[in-house]
Amino acid sequence: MKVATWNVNSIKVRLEHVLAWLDREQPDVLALQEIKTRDDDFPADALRARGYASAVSGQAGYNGVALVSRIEPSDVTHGIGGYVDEQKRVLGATFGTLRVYSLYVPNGERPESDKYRYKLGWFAALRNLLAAELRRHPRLLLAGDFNVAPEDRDVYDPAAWQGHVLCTPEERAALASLVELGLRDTFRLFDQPPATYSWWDYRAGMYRRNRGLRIDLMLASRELSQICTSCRIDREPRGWERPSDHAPVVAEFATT
DNA sequence: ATGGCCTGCAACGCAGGA
Repeated sequence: MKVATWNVNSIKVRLEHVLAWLDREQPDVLALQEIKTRDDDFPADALRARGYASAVSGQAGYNGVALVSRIEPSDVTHGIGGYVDEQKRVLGATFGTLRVYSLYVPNGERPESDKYRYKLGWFAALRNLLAAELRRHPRLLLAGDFNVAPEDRDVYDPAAWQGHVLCTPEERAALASLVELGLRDTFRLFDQPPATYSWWDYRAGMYRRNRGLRIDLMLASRELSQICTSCRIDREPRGWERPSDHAPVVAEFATT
């Protein structure tokens, strides 16, 4: 089973990239973030023509997550249980024995901002949801844009980023609180090349100079991590014409 | 270089991203 996650920064603009990438990689499930469209405008028909079903939690203009899959999703859930949030950032679905979430963690803007407080509160609510989900689903996968670089080695210039949003100790602790539930960062289950990132700013030739951050993650429950056979970041689509600023992350699991 | 870009929405600049 091959599962991927990709923050596409508008599905409307990136549809051709997504279709080309699906044709080439043939994942069983692809979690999308920042689709930036309402449910009705999501290109479900174009994906269906490629053999993919869609579950969508959309919003006009901002945010929005989806799960596209070769098999039909079941038990689709929107949002974080009792946590009231107008922003569409969480979508869960079950594929056989696998429970998958597409997550778009808030950016946080600046550590002094209301958006930063929202980010930390959102993480706390997510943790509560996941504690319950892990009891129900031994094979749980969180696929998404976490908007946190877990460690300094996930940042091209840790000194420059110290204390900035995506790298603050509080954000890293919030991410660690998820990991402490019994989740593993699948990327780090394997030897990886140094300076591997998943996001590069559009400005200043950051991609060309490989000045990026690794903020797109796939976190797997203990049982699922034990059957994870690979995890990699496909940086190539970031070099395509008019790209998303994020690259897809792909993981494979020894299960059907 | 302290800089640099992109998207949607609604209009011709803004909010938001990371």
